Amino acid sequence: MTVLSLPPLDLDAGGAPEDDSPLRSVSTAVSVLDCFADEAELGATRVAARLGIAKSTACRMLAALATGGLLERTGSGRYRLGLRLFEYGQLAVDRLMLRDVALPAMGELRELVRETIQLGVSVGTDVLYVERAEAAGMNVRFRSEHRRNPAHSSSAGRVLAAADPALITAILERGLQRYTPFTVVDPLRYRQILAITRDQGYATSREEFEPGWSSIAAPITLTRGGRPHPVAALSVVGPTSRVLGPRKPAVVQGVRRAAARISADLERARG
Amino acid sequence: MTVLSLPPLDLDAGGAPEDDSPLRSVSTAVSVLDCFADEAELGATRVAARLGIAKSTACRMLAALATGGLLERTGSGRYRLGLRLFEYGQLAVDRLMLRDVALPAMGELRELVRETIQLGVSVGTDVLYVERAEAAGMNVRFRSEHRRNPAHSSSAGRVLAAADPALITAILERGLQRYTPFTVVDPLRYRQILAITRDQGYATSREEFEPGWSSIAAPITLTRGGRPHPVAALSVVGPTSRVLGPRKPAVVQGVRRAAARISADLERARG
DNA sequence: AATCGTCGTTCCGGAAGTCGGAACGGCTTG
DNA sequence: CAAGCCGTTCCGACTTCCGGAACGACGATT
Repeated sequence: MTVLSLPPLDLDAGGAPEDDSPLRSVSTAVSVLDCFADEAELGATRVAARLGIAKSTACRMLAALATGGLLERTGSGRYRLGLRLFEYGQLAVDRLMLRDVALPAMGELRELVRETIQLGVSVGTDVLYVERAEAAGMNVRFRSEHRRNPAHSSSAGRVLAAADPALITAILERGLQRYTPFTVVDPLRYRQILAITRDQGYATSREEFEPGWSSIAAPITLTRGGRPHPVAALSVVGPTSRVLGPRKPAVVQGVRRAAARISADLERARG
Repeated sequence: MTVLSLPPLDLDAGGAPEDDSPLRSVSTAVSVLDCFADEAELGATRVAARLGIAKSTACRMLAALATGGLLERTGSGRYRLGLRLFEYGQLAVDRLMLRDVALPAMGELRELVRETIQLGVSVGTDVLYVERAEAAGMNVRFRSEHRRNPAHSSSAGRVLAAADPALITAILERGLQRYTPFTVVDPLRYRQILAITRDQGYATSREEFEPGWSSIAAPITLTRGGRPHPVAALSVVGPTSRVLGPRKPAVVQGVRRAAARISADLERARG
């Protein structure tokens, strides 16, 4: 239920459209798209107000994006995200050749531990979950607000960051925001946790993002340049007592084996 | 395996960038994105060649789209679709409030008929499948090349077009392309089939898109302005003998009931 | 039922962004 | 070692785009 400020915007107290590259109109067009991350339907006036641009400009942007299929018109002159974005998004994930390979192992792991299994990749300083196998009984599709996590507070983010110094510095530069009383916000302690993660080959998160919920993650690696490099994270998430209690060793073993199997399959698929 | 020319491009023998709206740079940026529908990785040179623009322009476009997160850089200076598109795409589908509502009924229908169940929506003159419940045993995620169908050759496209005169004319204007010897390509026959669809409340397609595979679809409707209006299609697809053979009445009944249940749930969810 | 307010759209001139060609540096290839 | 290819950058001329104001339409309010 917590709403995060996820897009990496360097907003300066008002929402002015930032320009850090040429192609100003393209940049603003992307900013227009970003507006639809928060609200489902928007008109020219609200977009113009949010971006601090002229209403006519916003109108043109919306029309251009709509003719391109990235937006769609909703009867009453407003706009919403277009289904072409769904196609592009599916293509983007398909081409990772990750989801298809991971799905069988995720299903088996779910049967083994009877908890929800997540497949996450690194996007900026966040973890984006591209697939999820819900624990039996929770038949709801995972919601938009739970599709992305800040990397520092999740076990998946830790296995992804552990082997990526650049990502660690980016995470620390962004700051370790506190979400629960258990969130690790001390940089030294965070680095220490990452070192432990490197050593033991898996990571945990004890109610650091959402009270009552904990997770264990293992890295999915791909050998690049002789060394295994993590490209994704497989995580088991559930109530703390169920994943970090007596069953923890079994869960750890299950995640690590599943991640190792996916890594091997991925290596073969991309061979 | 058949590759279709699906994007609604009015290409004029060469691939020149079409401009039908202001915001030329935004239009070309969208065209740049379109290039990635075919190829997974592209560089500035190939994009420039495909769109008939200067290499420098293509480079700027790629850079701008990458800073916006719509594209990502792949080590070697090339680009690929960015995962932000996945987020936007998921949002676009989530906001239809369709997938979550339909998923339980789709699972039950799959258990009932033991075939693959598809949930499709209308996009231009195509049907885009936003969810699929694979028949047991076929545990593969549905592939990109099967995520979109021309509307005239699929049962889902027929239940969507049956109540939409504008869509019918659009489909006919585009032309009824033949994919198999069974594809209906005669406009009069096509209109007749749509009339039958309207009457009986479901549609069939007998190997009209892929040899050996047939489907039965029923409309998911939403009451707008007093009249039920189809917003999606639920279809069962499988080998012809299994869906159009002796089991056809059972399949028809199953699809119609499931679609009706989804329609009711949808009505309640959007109320 | 009429009026006011709001919203999306269009038009126009000034001005800024953008396009295309050529040159540069890095990389792979022969 | 050299040559070709590719992505990137620079620059001038030009085309396009931005912003303000007006228009038409829809909806709500009184």
